[in-house]
Amino acid sequence: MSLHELLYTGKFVRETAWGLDMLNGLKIESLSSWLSADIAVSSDEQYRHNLIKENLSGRAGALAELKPLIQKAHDDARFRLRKFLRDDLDPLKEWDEDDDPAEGYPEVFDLTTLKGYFGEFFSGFVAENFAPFGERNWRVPVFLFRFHETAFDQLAMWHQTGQMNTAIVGRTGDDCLAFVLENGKIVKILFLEAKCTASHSSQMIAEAHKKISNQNQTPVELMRLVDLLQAYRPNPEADVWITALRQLYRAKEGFERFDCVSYVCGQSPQKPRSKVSWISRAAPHQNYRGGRKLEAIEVQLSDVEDLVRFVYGKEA
DNA sequence: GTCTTGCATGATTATGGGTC
DNA sequence: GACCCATAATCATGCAAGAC
Repeated sequence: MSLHELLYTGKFVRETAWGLDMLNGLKIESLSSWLSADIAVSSDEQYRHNLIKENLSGRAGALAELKPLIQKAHDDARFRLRKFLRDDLDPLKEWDEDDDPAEGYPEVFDLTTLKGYFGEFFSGFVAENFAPFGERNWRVPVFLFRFHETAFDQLAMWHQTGQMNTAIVGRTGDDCLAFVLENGKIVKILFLEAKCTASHSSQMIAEAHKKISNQNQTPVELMRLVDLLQAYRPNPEADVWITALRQLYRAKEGFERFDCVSYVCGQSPQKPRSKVSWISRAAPHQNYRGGRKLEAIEVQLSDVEDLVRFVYGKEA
């Protein structure tokens, strides 16, 4: 297989007429048979809580749809891993598949790392599927996995030694960003702080609300987003996003920031019986100081670790 | 008395600043 | 340059307090 084929064709990275395929939406048909949402809105309508629970009978069908979407979300990172070996001057040069620098990405990582990845993906997934703040047009143009430099270093080490360290943590910046695009212009920005735990952690919830309270009105990741989208060129959709994000970088008004905490957990509250969620249904968490519209999306699943292993194709 | 919850702390890796 | 310390990040674990 030629290097060009490996970079741009079906086996690992999907090809379009223009190059690297964009996400093109995160909706799945079997969603309603798997997850159900229950929304509570505060009296001043500044705070919403969305409690999402799963119907186990619909899980298998939904995960079958979800798995390729998650893999696609990581395609850009794979593309980046392989790109450094690309030689534009010699596109016909043969590539030895045994030397694939993206081999093992990301399934060889520690389960803790994969839970972090899953949490980030799932925050974008719920943004597009569960209409935070009643807005149905949120779009996640790309995920930011390619900037997890530490993970790439560990992967390179694994290729050489066959040994993978335990959890890789600590990617800085925003977990996930969604936007509403109208007439080529970004009018709404959704900052998503994602947490994912196999059980439950009140500390995670507290830290998420503290972090989402930052006062910046536009994402600190704007330059990275544009840089990332360049990889999809030539692609008309990527061009639209790049133009819109550059306008947003210069803009002082004409857009609104919304805050969202996405909490995926493997436990439901047991006591007292009146308690149905870990995060308050009525009012923002005490750590939230953003002063903006806030939505907490709490996703209560079963066997979170098994789910993460399945969607990442990780052996138990 | 048992189970559950929430807080504090630890594990792990990387980065940056200060001091010698 | 080497070393130390603080900070950042995610998630697990241990334990005291509370609920039933």
